[in-house]
Amino acid sequence: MSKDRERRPTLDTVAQRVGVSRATVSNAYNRPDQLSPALRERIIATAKQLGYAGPDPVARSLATQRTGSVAVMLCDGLSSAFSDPALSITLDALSATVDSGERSLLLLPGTGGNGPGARSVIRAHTDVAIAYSLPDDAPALDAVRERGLPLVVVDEPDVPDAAQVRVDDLGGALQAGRHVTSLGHRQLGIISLAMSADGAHGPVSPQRIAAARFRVTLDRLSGYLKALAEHGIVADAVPIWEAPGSVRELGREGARWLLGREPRPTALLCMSDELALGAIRAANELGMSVPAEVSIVGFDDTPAASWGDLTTVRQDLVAKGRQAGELALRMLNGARPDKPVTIDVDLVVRGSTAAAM
Amino acid sequence: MSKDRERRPTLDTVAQRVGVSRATVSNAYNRPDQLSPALRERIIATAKQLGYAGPDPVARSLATQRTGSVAVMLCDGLSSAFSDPALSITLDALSATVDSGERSLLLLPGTGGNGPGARSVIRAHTDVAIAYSLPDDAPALDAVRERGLPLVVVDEPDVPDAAQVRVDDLGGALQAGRHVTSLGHRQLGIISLAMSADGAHGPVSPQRIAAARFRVTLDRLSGYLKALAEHGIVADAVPIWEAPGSVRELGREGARWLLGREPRPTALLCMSDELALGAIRAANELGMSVPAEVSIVGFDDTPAASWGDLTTVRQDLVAKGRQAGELALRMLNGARPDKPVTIDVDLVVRGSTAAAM
DNA sequence: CCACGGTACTGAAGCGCTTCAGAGATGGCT
DNA sequence: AGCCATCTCTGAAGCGCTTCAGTACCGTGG
Repeated sequence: MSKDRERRPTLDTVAQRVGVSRATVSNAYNRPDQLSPALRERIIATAKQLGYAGPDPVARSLATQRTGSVAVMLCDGLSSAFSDPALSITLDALSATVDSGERSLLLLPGTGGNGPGARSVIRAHTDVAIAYSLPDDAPALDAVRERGLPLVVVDEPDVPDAAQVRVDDLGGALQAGRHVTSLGHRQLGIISLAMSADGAHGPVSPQRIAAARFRVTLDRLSGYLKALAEHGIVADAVPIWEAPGSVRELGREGARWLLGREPRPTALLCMSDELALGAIRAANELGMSVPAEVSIVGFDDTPAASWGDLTTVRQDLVAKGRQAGELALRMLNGARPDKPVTIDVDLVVRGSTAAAM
Repeated sequence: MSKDRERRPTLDTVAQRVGVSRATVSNAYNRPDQLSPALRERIIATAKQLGYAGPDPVARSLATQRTGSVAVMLCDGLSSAFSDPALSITLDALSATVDSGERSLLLLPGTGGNGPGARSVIRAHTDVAIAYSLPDDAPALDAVRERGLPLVVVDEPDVPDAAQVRVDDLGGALQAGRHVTSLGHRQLGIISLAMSADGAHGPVSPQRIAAARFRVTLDRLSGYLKALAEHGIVADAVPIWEAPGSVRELGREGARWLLGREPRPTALLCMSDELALGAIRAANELGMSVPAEVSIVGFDDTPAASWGDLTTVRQDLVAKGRQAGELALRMLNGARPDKPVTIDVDLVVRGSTAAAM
């Protein structure tokens, strides 16, 4: 009696009570077409009366061999993750896509820029994993492979056997670079995202670039430099500041350094909108007006960019999230990974850039 | 043969290969003290060689009756959720607290301000649910009860049998209100968060307040009005604009309306920092300088507030998330819900408020 | 030499569900 | 009347794991 009190009802409880087999009760929930509506109704009613909330999700998953959830592995903790609006938007689109089925998002935040630990991945109840911009030696990636989970990679790194969504970072950066050169700027500065996951910040040396582990950063950098090269500006002449995260404060810091140099740059290329907005603040604090004295370009086109009237490279974040979601669903149904999907970018010119004086 | 190829190895596979019982292999993973180190090593080695990644999480959960994850139910989709930095920070602290065990976060985003659907909750692999600021008739709450899951409520609503974390919203708003009245302001305007989950925005009528379903909103409102009442300002004389989300654009819209009224308010009390930052923008666009011509106060003290030099009410978001996490862990271990935990608030005076002219 | 307490390992009973081959019953069609 | 198709429902075999009572063995102290 006390045992019955403690224990939650199961399929069997309901089956016995109604006087049918357990299979029939299961069908009542999962295959309504397999039994008469009357019986089904009786079963549901009895279940309700017994306080049975439906088949236990875990047991059901064990039997069906699918959990109905999608794990998203992030590089960093949630806070730094979501302070980047680009991620919020992407993740939202991803969740909307994936949720429309019957699935939920399992969030596996990372630590120290290296992604989630292998342990969390090994233990995760999930059918498929999505890696969002992880460093290429993230332990989570090994764990995914070990478990034999289908994998979708967003942005980076390159993983064989994984579906990929990426953005035309090089093309976008190229457009940004050409935009400022076409405005006549010849003294440039670059505020870069992280080269490696070590949290370092400061001026970037060629060695550091050579050792870089984030494709996105490198592609954007190449794009910028390529545009500049078209006007004979050599890479060595372009000061680069590395910011270990897409956060305003870090952009501000970088801009302070760049704008304090001689010759002073007349345009700053920033690898994210948040960095760019920080840079604008720094410029203003130095008494420089944007865009009259210094032009600033961002990357991503987050809502804050339009709010801040920032010229930037728009990437379709919603499409990115949606694609990642769709790929995940497809992988989950056993599809083989196809060619990487590439999201287009285009330049959005706003009020933070103007012709060089 | 082809069957062996397809099928992933299980505990049995490893057990047979090593020539021990399944129980022993299980012990090798879960209770290393139950077998000799030598054997354990041999088992692990064989497992590795076989490509066995460790006990299947779902099966293990079925046997142990715990999933190792914590479901967080949000009011809205991820994008609007995370555009509110306050939530990001809270969630980060929550995840850090909860993750330190071996658990992960299952995110159940809502739709249309009503929280996640009952279906997602019923199907979620989770041991405990955390409701983050849901309307009191959210279907998810019923689902949680039906399943008999332990519940932690953050902010609202009041649910019997649930552990609660709340913020001293009334006290915080009171401080904000007293701050502006003590500066001599007598013409006030309020930009409110949602009263109901219907997405309505615009001036707020007394009837709408009477029908409101969000405690947080009401408490903050009461706090403001109480402070004003101390100086004889009656509620009817205070225009209120309702913004259905904590988003700058909505704050801007509200401020445009409030600042266009006669008599024009000399101070605006905003229920979130994002709203307040939008209000500052609106004031500037109307050619009014902040704080010289209009004082503006926020709520939350997000990083953007300090970036924007905004006077605001600080709530300890990290503590909030941590508390929620700890309560969840405690509930999970069978603890009975205790008295609600209340997070303190205090006023942070910055540059967006000044004495009335 | 025996009882005793460890240590190292095993057998079997679950955990709660899905699913598939089939058993009856029913009705339509020829 | 006979046959087949259809509709309902059931029995039983899993899904992969944990756990607990218990067996076998070994060294120890009396």
